[in-house]
Amino acid sequence: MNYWLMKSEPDVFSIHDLKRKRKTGWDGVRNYQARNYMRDGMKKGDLVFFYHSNAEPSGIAGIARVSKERHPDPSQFDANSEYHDPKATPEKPIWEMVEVEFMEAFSHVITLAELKAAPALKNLPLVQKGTRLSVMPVGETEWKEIVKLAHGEI
DNA sequence: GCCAACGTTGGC
DNA sequence: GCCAACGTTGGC
Repeated sequence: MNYWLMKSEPDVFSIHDLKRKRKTGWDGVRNYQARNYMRDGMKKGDLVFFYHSNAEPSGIAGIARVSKERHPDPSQFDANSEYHDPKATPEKPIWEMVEVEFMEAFSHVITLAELKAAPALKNLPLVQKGTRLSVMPVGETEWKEIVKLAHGEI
């Protein structure tokens, strides 16, 4: 099993929205590297940190789980969607996504400052300079460390 | 709202 | 294939 982190602006869709909705298709990703992680890397059952970006505070807010593997992102075909891609057709889709289901909302957000301050997390892609991906991998070691932080065990 | 750091686009 | 211009992300 692999571990991941996905970013969402909580004003648009937060961990609490996911809790209410139970599951959601992760549509709207329009970056090739992030798409490739969803298309080629993410398998059913993989666990995902739900990261709140552009938030007060920004940080990891909870855990989700991949409930459906790669499939075309329907918003690319929707002329009324802000994510519409005129180059994509149902026969030749460009953008794929996964579906995730709610697992847990942390009692407090693990802030970006906390993540940056933890020596054990220095290899976490999120805290490395210049990483702006909205979907990225998390190592097993880092995953366990962050879960400990979230559950107050550190 | 600012701006640094990237990614994408398009002219050549 | 280069690279300037532009757009986007996202922390602060």
